[in-house]
Amino acid sequence: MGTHFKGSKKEIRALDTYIKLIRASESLSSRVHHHLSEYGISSSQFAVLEILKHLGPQCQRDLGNKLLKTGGNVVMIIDNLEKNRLVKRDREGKDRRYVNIQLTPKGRKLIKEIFPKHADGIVKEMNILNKAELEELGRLCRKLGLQEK
Amino acid sequence: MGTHFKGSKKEIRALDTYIKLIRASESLSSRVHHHLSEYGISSSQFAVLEILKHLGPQCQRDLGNKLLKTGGNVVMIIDNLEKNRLVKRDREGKDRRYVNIQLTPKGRKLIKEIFPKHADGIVKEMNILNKAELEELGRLCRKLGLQEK
DNA sequence: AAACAATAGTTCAATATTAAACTATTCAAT
DNA sequence: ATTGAATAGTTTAATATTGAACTATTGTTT
Repeated sequence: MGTHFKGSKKEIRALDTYIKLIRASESLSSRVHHHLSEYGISSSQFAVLEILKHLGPQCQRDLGNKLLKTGGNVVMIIDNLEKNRLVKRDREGKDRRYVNIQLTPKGRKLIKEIFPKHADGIVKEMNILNKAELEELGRLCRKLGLQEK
Repeated sequence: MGTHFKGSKKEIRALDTYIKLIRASESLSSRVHHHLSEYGISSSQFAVLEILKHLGPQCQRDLGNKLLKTGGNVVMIIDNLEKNRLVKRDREGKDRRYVNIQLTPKGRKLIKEIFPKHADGIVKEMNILNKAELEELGRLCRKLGLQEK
């Protein structure tokens, strides 16, 4: 691998580690999400179902923040989930700007079925690393991810 | 944060670390690529220019392998780069199935201008971690990324 | 040489993704 | 109360992304 970048050792180390991080994340994520196609949902749709299952109904802004996705994107994802009757939009709060998104029974059933297999897949992938390694990886990732521009 | 998953400590640790890895990678990548919009190119287009600069002309299959992207996607990226005259397609080898992609002078000039700033951005982000941490992160990522399904 | 398999690239349909312009609603300030 | 700012969501245009069907070219088998 390597970066083919002509710079100081410090620069090369930073670039090299960056590439390893991005590629590990991408290939891991693609392996972990591969099984979703059997269920006819995308990984973004799965992510929404997972949030709704574990954190309860949410407005689209909150979903977007948790997914790190833009508002327009969330609209599209919810549109497609709604087409399949996996979630339901509801604009009935005091503040009528908010749209509350909640699982339908069909959506709840689906995520309940998929999630354990999904979690198993992640656990199998991650347990290539031992306890100390996982904890250290988590710490380093948090340090990198928390920076604000 | 946390996974809100009801499982054993080992499972929770695996899922928690997985999420931290994915999110660190996504937010890092989005910060690092943000400046590209000034130059009117996308991060995928940038990735192609970078490969061509550092590794020389490539066929689309090789580009796809390096980018971890599908063939159809590479076609689209090259189409858009070609529209802006940043790369050139060339089908003149012995084996006429292959299309050779190479930088135009305009493309070479652009990537030469952008790359140092891009590298600086990555170095600044990554150097929140010290030398030992970077090396350990690289090692852990390689271990995770190398698994084949 | 003809038939078939494999490979590189293209096209297509569906979904994702962003940024920017836009609508509707609520909040804040005078 | 009216005006203006802020907020939530929608729409649109452009690019990305995948998987599957497809074309063109090359390699293999008999």
